[in-house]
Amino acid sequence: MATNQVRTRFAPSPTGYMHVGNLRTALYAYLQAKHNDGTFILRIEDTDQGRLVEGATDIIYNTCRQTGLIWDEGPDIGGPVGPYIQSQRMGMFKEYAEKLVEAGKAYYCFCTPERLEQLHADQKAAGEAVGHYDGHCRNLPKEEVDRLLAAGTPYVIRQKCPTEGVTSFDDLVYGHIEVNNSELEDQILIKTDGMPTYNFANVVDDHLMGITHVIRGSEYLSSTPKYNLLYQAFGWDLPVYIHCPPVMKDAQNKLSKRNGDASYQDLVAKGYLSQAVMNYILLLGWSPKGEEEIFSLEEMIKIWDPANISKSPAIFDSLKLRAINAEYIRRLSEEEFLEVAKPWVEQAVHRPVDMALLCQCLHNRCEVLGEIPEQLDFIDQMPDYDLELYRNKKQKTTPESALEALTALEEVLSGLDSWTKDAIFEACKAKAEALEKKNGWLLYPLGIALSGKNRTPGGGTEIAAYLGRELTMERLKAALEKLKG
RNA sequence: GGCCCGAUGGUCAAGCGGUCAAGACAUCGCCCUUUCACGGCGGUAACCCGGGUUCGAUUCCCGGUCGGGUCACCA
Repeated sequence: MATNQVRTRFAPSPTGYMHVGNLRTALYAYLQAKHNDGTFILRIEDTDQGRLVEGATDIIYNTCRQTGLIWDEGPDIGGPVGPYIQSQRMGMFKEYAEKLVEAGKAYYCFCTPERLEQLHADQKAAGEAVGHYDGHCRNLPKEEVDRLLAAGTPYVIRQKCPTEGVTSFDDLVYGHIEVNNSELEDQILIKTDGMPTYNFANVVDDHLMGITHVIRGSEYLSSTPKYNLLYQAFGWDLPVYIHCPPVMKDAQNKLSKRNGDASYQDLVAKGYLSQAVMNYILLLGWSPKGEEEIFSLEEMIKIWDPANISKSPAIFDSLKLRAINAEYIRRLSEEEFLEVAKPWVEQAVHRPVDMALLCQCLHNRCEVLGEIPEQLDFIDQMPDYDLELYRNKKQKTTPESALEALTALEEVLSGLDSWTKDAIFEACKAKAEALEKKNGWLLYPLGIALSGKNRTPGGGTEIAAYLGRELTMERLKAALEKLKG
């Protein structure tokens, strides 16, 4: 593999849904690679068999594909540093840990779980900080270690961390961070079963895969010193760290996987456009230089700069997502909108209507595709409505004036040759002029008569046009009956 | 609790010693208009608190408060 090339990875655990926080991390990792003409790698970290969820890996694949985060190396397509599924890499980690033992940077620990438990209990009783291993096996004589090993005593391998001094690292987002080594624990590298812990596997894999920029959530900030100590113990080059602030549900809680709209697939199922979701996620904790905030993936790659990642947690705002989604919908061409909207329209409408015209009317009135059926509920079935709906101050209409207007309209429309939006409107307009009334006086009641609602996609003449002549006249007559009481 | 990180309108955020403190979303008003939208124009609304440093702090330093993260043979 070429040196000096930027290599980033997205390394999710297949433990369920992909929520927007994960997706954002993937996006940032992708952008960091692509902005630098680098390589984006997908690695599946499936070593926790207990938490594996059936189908979760496919969700990861599908989500990345749908959102355009195409990986250059990964489980399905391979690459020079595979395998890319962590469970298939298990064999090698122990050797690496043993190298560290030889170098004096790690050691065998024969402490039993019982002793550890007792240790913690004692620490607690003494009012000490609970949790840190006491280094019991840290300086065991070599003969003793050999004897225990030969006897087949169960053991783990622990990292030998310095107990004094300071370990520091630099993060692209958070800057220079220092931690007292006394805070560090001799963490376990290899478990009793011979398998690596996540932290250890992660460091070794990242190095072996040539990862140059580690992009992950800020929850890893406090374990990063231990990662660095590991890199140093091996004599490996440190990656650049880019830690991202968490995505919050509200001021107190992180976004929870289980809560509906947090997951990518749920958002799409609700009628959010993939690109809109990505665009919103981009802006959640990152800001562009200028005022523009709508970007295609290609544009994101161009303008990406990790220095603009914010340090503070960001609350997921579904209202803003809506607004961005609406913006994307509006930017669709008529044809494109028809294509994405049609399935949603067909959910609600089972009558023959002018689909093209209906979608035209819908286009600017739809922020999320999922709300289309609700907007069109009047088409199949005329709802019950209150005659007071005909009263509108601004249009100067009342149930009484509506009777007058609809009577006139019935006459106009029944004599109309061409049933098109323009023809209908022109005819109505002419009638309004003849009656010396404003268009609204005549047409506002038409919309009510045809839909039973005062908020509809399109005005009276447009509804008439897409409903068709027959249904329009039928509803007009029904409305007249209703008005006459 | 120890350690780490953070704090600008309701939300996302720009800012990086001197600004009338950007912008977007939301909200309110007006215009356009066959409803509702779209679009256009305008308004309301913010630097967590206390000390320093400085001629001058939103910006730098210290303390506090609040919030988040982390302290596993989980990942």
